[in-house]
Amino acid sequence: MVTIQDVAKAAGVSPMTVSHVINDHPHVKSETRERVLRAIDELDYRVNVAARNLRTGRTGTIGLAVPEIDRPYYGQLAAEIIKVAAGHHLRVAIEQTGASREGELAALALSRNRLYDGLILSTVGLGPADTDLLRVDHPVVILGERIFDGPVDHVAMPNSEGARAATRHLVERGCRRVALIDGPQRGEVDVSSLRYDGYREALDEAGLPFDPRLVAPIEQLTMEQGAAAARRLAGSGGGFDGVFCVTDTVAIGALRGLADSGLRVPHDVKVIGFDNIAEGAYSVPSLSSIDPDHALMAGTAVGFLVKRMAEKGRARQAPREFVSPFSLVARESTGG
Amino acid sequence: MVTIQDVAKAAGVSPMTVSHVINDHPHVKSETRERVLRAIDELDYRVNVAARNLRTGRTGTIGLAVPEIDRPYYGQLAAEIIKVAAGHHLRVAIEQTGASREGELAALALSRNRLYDGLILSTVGLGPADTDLLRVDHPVVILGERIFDGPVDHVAMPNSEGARAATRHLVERGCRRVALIDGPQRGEVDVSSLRYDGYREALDEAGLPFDPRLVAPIEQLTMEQGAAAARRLAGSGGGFDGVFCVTDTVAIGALRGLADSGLRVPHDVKVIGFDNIAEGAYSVPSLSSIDPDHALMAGTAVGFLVKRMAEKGRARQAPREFVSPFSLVARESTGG
DNA sequence: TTGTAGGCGTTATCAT
DNA sequence: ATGATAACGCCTACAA
Repeated sequence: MVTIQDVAKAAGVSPMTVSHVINDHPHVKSETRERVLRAIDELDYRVNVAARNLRTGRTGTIGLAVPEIDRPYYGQLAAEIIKVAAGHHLRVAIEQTGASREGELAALALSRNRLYDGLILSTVGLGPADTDLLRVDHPVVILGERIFDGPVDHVAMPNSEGARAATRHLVERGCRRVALIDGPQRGEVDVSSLRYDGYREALDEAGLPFDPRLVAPIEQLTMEQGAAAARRLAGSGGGFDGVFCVTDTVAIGALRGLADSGLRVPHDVKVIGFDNIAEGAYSVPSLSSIDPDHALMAGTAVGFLVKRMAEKGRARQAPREFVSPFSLVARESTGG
Repeated sequence: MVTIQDVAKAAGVSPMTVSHVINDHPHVKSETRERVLRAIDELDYRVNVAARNLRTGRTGTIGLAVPEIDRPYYGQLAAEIIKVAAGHHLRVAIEQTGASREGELAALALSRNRLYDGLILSTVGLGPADTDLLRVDHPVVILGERIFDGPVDHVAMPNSEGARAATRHLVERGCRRVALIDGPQRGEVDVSSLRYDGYREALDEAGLPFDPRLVAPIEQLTMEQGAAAARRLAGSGGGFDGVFCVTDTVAIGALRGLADSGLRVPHDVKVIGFDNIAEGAYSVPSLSSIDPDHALMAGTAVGFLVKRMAEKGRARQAPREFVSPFSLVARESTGG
């Protein structure tokens, strides 16, 4: 293996000078720099990142823990975060938590191994009871739900507000029997609970009665379960003319399930999702949704993290919280 | 920061003994082990991965370079690879190459920085001309296309065979004017060229004439361009009753474009894609596709890489190639 | 502008 | 079964 020493010898300088050249330090005579660069090129020298990490105490990599990278929402989020992180000269390693509390705790533990300079954790399973576990002395940013006033920075979605807007949109389009396909509620502040709240509020505002038969709960936020839930709703005979789905992925499944049941969207039933994933613009019919501005969320999350990583010692700022704004995207599935 | 030294002191042993305990070496008296573990727990000690990497020369992380992680195909591939890699106690860091030759070369350079123990590179832009650039002395596995007899291991898709089967399927379902939405052809052996070949072969086999007006080329394999290409085909007046799309993502866009053009699938036009991404099962109509067995490909790629990583010095095996088998999944879009 | 010394935290090797 | 020693390759601090 070629080391800095070898390069130094070949270039007739000290190892330090080579280091200076590598790290673009200003005080190197350009002639010396040339000589060193030539030696680097000839020997095909590569810095040993492990050695640099050990010496500097940083790795240049941040972790991104998401439930499952193959869900469109997280893929699109990851793409954004990787792009933004690259602008800060940071690499991104992806961990899959499997949408479980255990997986999320495992991701936290990894960053404590100092494998990453910081961690962006997209939580689903952690709740207020886990506040203490987040009290780690490594930079962590929570992304996704508005969990609670935890000890760490937090980039949140406008869950209940967005859900309320989505449900109201259905009502404005003439729906009077609005169903909900909702995810697992594991606490008071997870994504499903918050969006459920927004749904309920919108019904109240519109003066529409809440009918429990119009709520179809699912265990996982997948297309498969979205389709199954839609078929259940269609088969239950409850009669409904609109559905708010807890996520777009679920909604795309629901579109499929409604088609299976012979219901036409938007003619018989109007459908709206949440997240505005790219696929929603291309489904048939195209999917109305709540757009929480992913790019802004990704940029803010990385920004928070970078700021934390720059903090020296105990000069800690108080935890920050950012709630993304949102907009409603009306497409064919609500008759738009 | 708590180091092995601190633990050693607290437990009244030498640092080496702590190391032995951490690494599960056999010759440690269980009483000693207990004492050390207790000290580790009390001090909340975490191994310093950078130091370990420097000492062992390995990082425990492999790189996965894909064009864009937010394309469903690559998201699903990444999820598989992360799962398999975890079984080998390997983490996966994801690089996005932007589907460009430069991006792919950059990913190669990173692994040469010894950031990763190995690299799985999903190529789109590299071609036969780049053979020399792949001649690196770090474990690399090429994944995706059947590029060429390069100097590295290669897990390939059955591109032309699959494309032939897809096109044949359309013919068998009664199509006589089969269109192709094809991606950018940048050489003789990229994914678009190979699938184009399969399309042509199937037409020949069926005794159908090749009509260049039925080929709609696109620059990027996105839903957007798939939709645009379908609209172009519909507007050109060439008359077609089937479309083979170079990927499922493109096909889902095409379904949208056909709907925009007032063409019904499968009644007026039948559609088939390639990749069998999860979304295809839930589109309306559901999408027929070629399924190349992602899990097998992912498992094989990681297997190849792990084997390479275990090779000592110059005892190199010859490059291996694996071409995944495939199956055809007939769904609604071809009248299934 | 360039060089010297020292150590980051861990583990391989070789003793005992 | 446990430990002493010596690196791994780099960079911070200081010196020249």
